[in-house]
Amino acid sequence: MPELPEVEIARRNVARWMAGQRVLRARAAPSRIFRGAELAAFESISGALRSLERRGKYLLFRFERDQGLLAHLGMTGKFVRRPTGEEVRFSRAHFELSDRFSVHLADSRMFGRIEPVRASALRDLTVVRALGLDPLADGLTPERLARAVGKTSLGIKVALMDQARVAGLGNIHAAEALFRAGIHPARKPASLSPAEWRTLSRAILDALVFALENQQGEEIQYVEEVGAGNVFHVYGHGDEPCPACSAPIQSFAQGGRTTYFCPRCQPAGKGKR
DNA sequence: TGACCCCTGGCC
DNA sequence: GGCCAGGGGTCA
Repeated sequence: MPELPEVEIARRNVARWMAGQRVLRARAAPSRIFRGAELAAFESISGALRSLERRGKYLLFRFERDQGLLAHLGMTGKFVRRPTGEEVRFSRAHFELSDRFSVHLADSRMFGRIEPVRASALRDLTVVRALGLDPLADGLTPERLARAVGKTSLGIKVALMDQARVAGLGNIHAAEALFRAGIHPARKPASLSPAEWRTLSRAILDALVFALENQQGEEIQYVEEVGAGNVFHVYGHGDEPCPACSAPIQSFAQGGRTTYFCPRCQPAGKGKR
């Protein structure tokens, strides 16, 4: 589900929902979302949210008294706000706020993650330190992008999805950015010209901003939930005409995931794979 | 690098 | 009933 833009929207929504409120109670049911962490540590959280930071696809909650939380939405996680007491499907954990609303983390597949951590230690967590360049939080330039992706024999799309290289891109937006840049997903990073790095850098930002602008609203909507409302150019559009040239969009398996691309707009290039 | 796993829901 | 799913992690 969520990639950088969706997590960023979640961050903005949750920050707005919790602004000026106090957490009266934190409650959770045991689930693998906690990855073995003590439920009591989560349920002891109270007071005001001081800051909510996004790094890649992770959210870093910092509360009063050095209380903190590392959260990841996995594939199907989302934060929702409901009147306190209202039943929320797939809710795994929630905060009851002083305005009588509650903020829930709902996640059907439970690939998400919540881990209570001292606020001051959040940035030192191994998983956070391991994150690569965040295109929005760190700023993206062609030089930084090329350096972050580095020398690898991985295809460019697989490399872009490696969170240790570039943090926040997933299957959808990596494919969308490469389409915008006219670069075949299986190209080797070493084969990209300086002009292509410039185009790709711009395309990543454009794809992320486009997604951000299409995710305004109280709750995130994932592409499988909107059906015909899929606003992406190639993702999920196999066999449909390319919006730029009308050639049929193709797909293939790459790094264990389905990659969509336009064979005409994104030629493999001779000797470049 | 690939295969498989973790889970559940929704669509064909 | 089978297949697919935008996450990450582990294993050989």
